[in-house]
Amino acid sequence: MTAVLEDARENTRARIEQAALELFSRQRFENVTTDEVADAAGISRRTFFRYFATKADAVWGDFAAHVDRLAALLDATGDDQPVLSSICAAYVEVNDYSLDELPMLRQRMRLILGEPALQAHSQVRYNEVDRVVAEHVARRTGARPEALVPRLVATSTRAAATTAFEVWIADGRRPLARALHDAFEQLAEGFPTLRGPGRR
Amino acid sequence: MTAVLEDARENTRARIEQAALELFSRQRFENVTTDEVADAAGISRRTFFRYFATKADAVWGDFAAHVDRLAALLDATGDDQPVLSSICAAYVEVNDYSLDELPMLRQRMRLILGEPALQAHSQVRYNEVDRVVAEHVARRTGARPEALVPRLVATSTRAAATTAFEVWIADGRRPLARALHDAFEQLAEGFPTLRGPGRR
DNA sequence: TTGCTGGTGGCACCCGGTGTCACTAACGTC
DNA sequence: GACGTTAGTGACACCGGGTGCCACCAGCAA
Repeated sequence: MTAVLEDARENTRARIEQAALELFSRQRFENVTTDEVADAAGISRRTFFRYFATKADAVWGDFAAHVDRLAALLDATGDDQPVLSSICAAYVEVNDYSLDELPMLRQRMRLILGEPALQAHSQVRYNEVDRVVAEHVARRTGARPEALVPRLVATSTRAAATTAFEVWIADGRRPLARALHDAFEQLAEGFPTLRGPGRR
Repeated sequence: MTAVLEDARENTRARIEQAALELFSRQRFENVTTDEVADAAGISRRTFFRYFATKADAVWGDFAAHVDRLAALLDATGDDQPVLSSICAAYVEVNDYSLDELPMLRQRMRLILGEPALQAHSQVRYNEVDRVVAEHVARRTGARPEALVPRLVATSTRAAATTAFEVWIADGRRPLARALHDAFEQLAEGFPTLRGPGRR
């Protein structure tokens, strides 16, 4: 493909994403048709579905790249730190956006976590993340990736990450990295606060 | 409503569920239309959607009752046992099916955990469970249900439960209650197997 | 000019889901 | 036993997400 065309495609893709994010945020996901998004982006409905497989995908940006980065970070981690620390660090690093990108991330996550249709769609995406994490745990512990512990670590760390996101969205003052660390610490220590303030 | 009609409704509902479960298992969820399910159940498509709000709901049976039972079990739990033990016990109890009901449960869960469209739909259902569990944790710890720890406990215990279900589906020899206990123990102890076999 | 390539729009179609209306069977009332 | 009421049902039209197909049109090479 020509460089010119490639640029045009990237441009169009970005325009669609932007239009989708804005319309979905303003009028709720279900109340916006793909026709309206396409119109706002200056393309036809048919073309919308050439850039994004589903209406929901326009919200997720390039999530595959996200997962790839997570996998690379986990691969590069040393065997000296605890497994959960590696996973936490990878989650923090992969979500380390610059200050001017944060509003966009907030908007995205507010949609993904708040709109039921997008919440449903997210499960499919999370599976890719879980697979990557389970494989890392399997490598570190020598277990099979399909065994209980690798799967469990993958799903519960992901639960920790999404919960941290929810708290971050709702609160606003607490930095995302802080919420992630708090959640992972609870998980790694077996929920110390459940045992009451005094005891350990 | 008359007793006769009520019986007829229950009967029809059961017939739809059965037809749906069988068709979805045999030909995959996406390859079966609601028209086909309706035909197999001897009703019209329109009537199918009077019994179940979505195609996916036909797989879930009476899930609201399930959630209510879970809530009741959590309400009835004593303050003497650890919070995670209460939740584990409630999950075990609510999934304690008799031997002749097990094949149906297996079929249901195999669909829910295996079919992407149903996996997506499940997220919405799990939210109800998470709400109930988070409220219980909040009551036990004095925190707000929207705070990090109650939410995190809810999502990660649910992650433990679904992972246990996955292992149970895949393995077949390990009883479900056993898988649930194993998963919850890992969670409660902060994943002891991650720290290697020797150390604690 | 000719031919190829790849993005695009329009169209018809499938399927899940909903609103509406007319029909019918069961029930209570006089 | 005729009556209106009530609730389940089926048929139909419609909407919106998603897909297959084809015709069109740029950009490019020979």
